[in-house]
Amino acid sequence: MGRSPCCDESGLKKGPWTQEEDEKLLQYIQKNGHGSWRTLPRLAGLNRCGKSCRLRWTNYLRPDIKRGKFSQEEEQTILHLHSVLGNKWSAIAAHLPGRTDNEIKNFWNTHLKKRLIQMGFDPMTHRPRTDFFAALPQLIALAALRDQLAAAGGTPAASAQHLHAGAGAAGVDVAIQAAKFQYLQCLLQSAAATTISSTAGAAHDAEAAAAALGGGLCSPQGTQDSADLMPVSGSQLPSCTFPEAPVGSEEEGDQGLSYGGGGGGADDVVDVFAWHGGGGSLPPLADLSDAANNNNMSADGCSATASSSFGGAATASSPLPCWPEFFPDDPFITDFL
DNA sequence: AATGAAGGCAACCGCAGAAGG
DNA sequence: GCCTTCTGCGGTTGCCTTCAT
Repeated sequence: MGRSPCCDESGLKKGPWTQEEDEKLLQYIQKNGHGSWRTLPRLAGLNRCGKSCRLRWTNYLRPDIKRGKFSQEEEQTILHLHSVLGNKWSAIAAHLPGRTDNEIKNFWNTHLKKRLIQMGFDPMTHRPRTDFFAALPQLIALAALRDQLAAAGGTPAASAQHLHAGAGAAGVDVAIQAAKFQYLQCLLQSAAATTISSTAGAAHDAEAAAAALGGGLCSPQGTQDSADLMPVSGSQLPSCTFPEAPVGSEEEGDQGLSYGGGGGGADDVVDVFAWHGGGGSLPPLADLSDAANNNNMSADGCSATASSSFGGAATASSPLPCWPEFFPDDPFITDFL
């Protein structure tokens, strides 16, 4: 136990590595292997502590390190593994050949974590944030929306009936609008319910959860490690994923989230998330229009089934958490908001 | 063009577990 | 079983670059 004293020694250089130091370390390790990190600096002629050398080697000089932006698959893998393992960066890195735990950690903190927060998810639990103030903007927007629609068309049912009065192609459009309206009603109700729901799941034990998991983790399509990923049962952790957009791409900021990822086409309104086993009460927004056209929607408009692009994994019984902010570019949402 | 803010990343710090004496 | 040393990990910091004003 106890801290290594190596870094307490005075006179050892700190800070950024020079090219000369890199070459010394690289040459020594290539010739002799790192052996004992503690003795390595002296043997290699470096005025650094062993810890610093190890870090430099593992995070930068190692020949198998992959540089550059994270791919879509890597991003998805990180998300999924983080939902299971939590901040076990080394464990996550083990599933991403060529990536270091430090790199993944930085990527998480600077990109994925922020995006999850922006989307209303708790980055630690991967669940929709349940604190009231986090959900307040959604509640306000939805409440305003409800009032606006109520003022314009009376009750949702009346609005729907009124809208259904049309005939032919126009009637179909109206039916879709009615279905959408009902869906938003459902959103509002769910939002209110969510804010007062328990936060008991917020502090789950990642290791215990991982051990207990037995179902199918929503893994990225084609990810070579997907078979190794810890599975998530339907009753355990939900995990969310981002749409298939280039990570850190220039378009990212402008386009925000894209929809119908995985080649789902324009009709796949939400392939944005694969929500496995969450306890939410909302249906996915996906295929709402189809559902309306096919009369598959239940009376409350919240029973439509989902279509997911995640390896074809059925999510019919896996309600998605749907918030308007998840779909900023969706015409359906922008039409209303 | 200058300046401040924000983002991104490399590196450090300190804790905890494993290993060995 | 206890103590010391070593290694690995996760959190945090600080510097550099980019962007916005």
